[in-house]
Order: sequence, then structure tokens, then C-alpha cells
Amino acid sequence: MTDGSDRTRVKSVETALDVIEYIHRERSATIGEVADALGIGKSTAHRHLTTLHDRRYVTREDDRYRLSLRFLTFGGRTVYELPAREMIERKVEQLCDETGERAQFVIEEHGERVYAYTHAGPNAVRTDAAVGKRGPLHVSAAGKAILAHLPVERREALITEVSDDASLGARRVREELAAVRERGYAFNDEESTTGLRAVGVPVACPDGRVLGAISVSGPANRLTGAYFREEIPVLLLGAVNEIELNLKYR
Amino acid sequence: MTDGSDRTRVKSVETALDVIEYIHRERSATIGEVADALGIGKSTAHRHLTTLHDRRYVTREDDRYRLSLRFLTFGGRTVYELPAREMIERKVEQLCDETGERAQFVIEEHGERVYAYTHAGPNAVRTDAAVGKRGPLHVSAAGKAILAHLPVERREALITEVSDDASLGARRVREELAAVRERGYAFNDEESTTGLRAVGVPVACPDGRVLGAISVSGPANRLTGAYFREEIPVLLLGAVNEIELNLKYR
DNA sequence: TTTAGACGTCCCGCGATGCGGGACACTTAT
DNA sequence: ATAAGTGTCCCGCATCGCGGGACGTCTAAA
Repeated sequence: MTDGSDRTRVKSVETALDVIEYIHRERSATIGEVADALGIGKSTAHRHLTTLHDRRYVTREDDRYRLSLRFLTFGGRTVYELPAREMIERKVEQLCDETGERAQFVIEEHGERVYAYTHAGPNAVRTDAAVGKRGPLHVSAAGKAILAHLPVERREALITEVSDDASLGARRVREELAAVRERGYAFNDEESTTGLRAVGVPVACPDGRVLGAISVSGPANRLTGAYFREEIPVLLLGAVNEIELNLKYR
Repeated sequence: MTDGSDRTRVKSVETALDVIEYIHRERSATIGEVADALGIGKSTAHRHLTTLHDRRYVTREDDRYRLSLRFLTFGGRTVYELPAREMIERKVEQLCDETGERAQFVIEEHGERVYAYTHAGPNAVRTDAAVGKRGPLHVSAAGKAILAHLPVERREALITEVSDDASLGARRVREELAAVRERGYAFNDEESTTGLRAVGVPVACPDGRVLGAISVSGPANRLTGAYFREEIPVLLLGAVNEIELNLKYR
């Protein structure tokens, strides 16, 4: 290595991952674009893309490379094998039917929230909630529900991490999470997107670890008053209760 | 390289992909398992896994490594950005409502079919149709619908490829695909799974290229006679017609 | 308590191999 | 006709990926 030789990682693998991530960001790329963007030789980019293409991690149409659906294949199975997946999907859909809004099941990974399953009811607003989409935990109802139930060390680590830039103070976050734990559900009152509200409830494994969270989200003009503050939470708690039973006695 | 040095690929990247694919197959693995299975040194496996972990492509729980949801993130967006995705999802769900069975949208990639979106109606049988799941084109209704409308060279290449092991003769396949092209939809009459029937209709882009196919599948005892041979095809053709209009005038 | 066998981690020296530069053919747009 | 894209291929240098092995730790068995 040029300098601080890091013998614990494989540099050319990191380059390959850089290539993958660049294509992901840009949707598609040519060899030259990759080489320029990553500051590597064109021949190097060529070799990496050829490797990824031979192994079917990228597709090629004319001279543009894109990520293949192999990523979906890998990721899809991870989700498919979640405990109680089938029941969770059914409950998410049921919540959509009952509320007409959008519902989703969210998982925590690497300190982020990831949408594992989403469904839209008949009146659902358009959001960009897509399967696999990631975002910070502390600005979403489902994310807060999960965050509140993470083990203390992990929770604290994440809180201090986000409080730096968010600047709304670790204290306020801690207070809100304590409230979430107490009442059993979390709200998102236009914090991430103006006009969008949501309620989230954590789903716990029998061993107490949090598996993820279910949330229902909709426009602020429909989600108001007791419907938002009480009725939807009750619906969610009922659904989660069934899921947790399923997890226990499966 | 040991021998026929292949200067066009990056060997250590291939090793990393081997690691990923091994974990995918086994669901989870330790460093030692990876090293043994791939016939590489333990330290090499360690370095690769550390790299993949640092970059968040794998998660680690105790000493077991698993694929992370990052794959879902990448694959999810590829699907999310399909043209007319929203309309396609709506139509798939509508078909489930109308038939009570299972419906899915399937895409061709690298000569295989990939489930891009699936939905289950109230009576749907359990199948292992999961988002991202792959399989051969010629043994599924949606797959045949796609295969029939692929450009001649690609089609022929795939037919000869599968006819070797399937041994049912390239000729019969060609005949069936011609019939599919003529009537506009394909059947799967318990060819892949006994007791399971399906109807598939291709979805074409305005430029004539096939985008994918929608199919409805259900148990042979419910999908019979004119309902299977005529009514379901009509429902599918109607749905696809709307999708194709959406693709055209979007 | 000791022992054996897992696990991950770390270090090191050898040489295979990943690297960039550059030549080349090809297509497209200027 | 020229220029600027594209991908492909070759080559020589030295970087960096490799396996072997030492080490600490933990669990389970003896």
C-alpha cells in the first residue's frame, strides 16, 4: 500500500465494491465513467466490470453496465427467511385494508432502518418507501420504535452518533424513546416529510430482541386527533400481538 | 495464476464473490467454514470477510456471518425503477383479487426468469415464489411467454441450451413457443410442479422488446376447463393491455 | 482442572497478480 | 475528415493478495 498499509482488507475487492456502489448511485455507467469517477485506470475498470459481468452481478446493454437482479435474489431470500414473514406480510396488508393507508415492515441493520416489506392501501399517498430502501432510525415511526427497544449500548451509540448533526440534543431523543417504550408505540409527526404522519410499533422476538417494526403512514390531513393518536395505535398493537404469538408458538 | 493466466478478470474479486455465494447457499458461515469450503487459507477468508463486513455486505452475529440487506437495497431499486412499476403492481394485485389466486410479475435476466413482484390472493396456494427467486424460463408460464418473444438469436441460444438436458427436443419447444406467440399467452400445466397450473402473458415495451410477463398460478383442481384456458387469459390480457398503454403514453 | 478443538486475529515473507499506460479497432457525432 | 466516445488487449513493474503459522479466547469434553 502507498502508506498505512492495511493488511486486514482486500484492496481489489474494495475497488470492486466501489464499482458496484458507483453503478448503484448512477443507475448505469460505462467503463470510462467508472474509471474517471473512481480514479482508476480504464483497464482496471474494464477488468473489474468484466469480472462482475461474467459472474452476473452486472448486466450490459450496449456499452452501459447496470446492477443485475442477482442482488435482488440474495436480498430477497434474506427477507423471505425472516421468522413469521408470511404472517407479517398478511398483517401489513390487513392494516392497509383497515386504514386505506400505507403500511410497512421495517428492520434495523447497521444502525439504519430498511424496508423489508411495504404495501399500499386504496388511499395510500405516494411515498418513496420501497423494499430495500434505507434511512436513519430516529426520523421515522418504525425506526423510533426499533431504536427504543435496542440494547442500551447500541442505542446510546446510535443516539450520540445522530445527535451531532441533528443538533436537537441527545437528551430530547432519549426522552422521546423513553416515552415510546412506555406507551409501546412511536409517532412520526411530519418530522421526515412535511404532511406525512406515521405510527410505528416494535415487533419483538420471544427472546426479547427486537425483530423490526410495523408502521402505518398517511397524510396529516387524514391522520388526525384520536384516530391518529389512539385508533391506529390500537390496530397496530393488535396486529403485532398476533405476530408475536406466531413467533412464539410457531 | 496457476496456469492459464486469465488477465481479464480480477481473481481476488472472484474469491470475494465465491464467499458471498457460499454464504448465500449456506445462509450463514464462519471463517473456518468458508476457508474449508472454498479451499483457501483461513487468513484469506478472514481478510475477505472483514472487507465485506466493513463495507456492510455481510453482518456478523457472534461468529456467524450472513449476507446483509444491502443486497436488497441494490436489488430493490432496480425493481423500483422498472417502467410502469406502479401500474404493474396494481394490476398484479387486481388479478389476485379477481381470481383469488397468486399472481406475479417476472423478468428475464441472463436467460433466467426472476420474480420481480409477487402477490397472493385470498385462496392462493403456498408456492415458493419469492421476490428475487430465479428459475429457468422454459418451465413456467411467464417464462415461456417471455421466451417466445425474445429476439430470435437469444431465443435460439436458450432453446439449444436447455434442450440438451431436458431432452424433450428443441423442436417441441419451438412449436410451443410459436403457439404462444400466436395466441398471445402461455400455459404451464403442472410442468414444473405437479398440481400447479399457470397462465402467463408477456408485457412488451413500446419498442417491441419484452419487458417481462405477468402470470396467475393456482391449483389444478381450481384452474380447469374454460376458466383456465379462456377466462384467466382474458383477465391477463386486459391487465397487460393497460400496462402497455401506460408504458406508451406515460 | 486440564485438554482439545472450535472460533477470530495478527504477522510475515514470497511471488503471483493486480495495476496503469498505452496501442488498437470500432462507432458516432461534429 | 476529425475528434471523442466506446470496449479490448498487451506488457512490465512492484504492489498486494496469499498461505502458513503463532496467538488469545471460549466452550465442551475428559
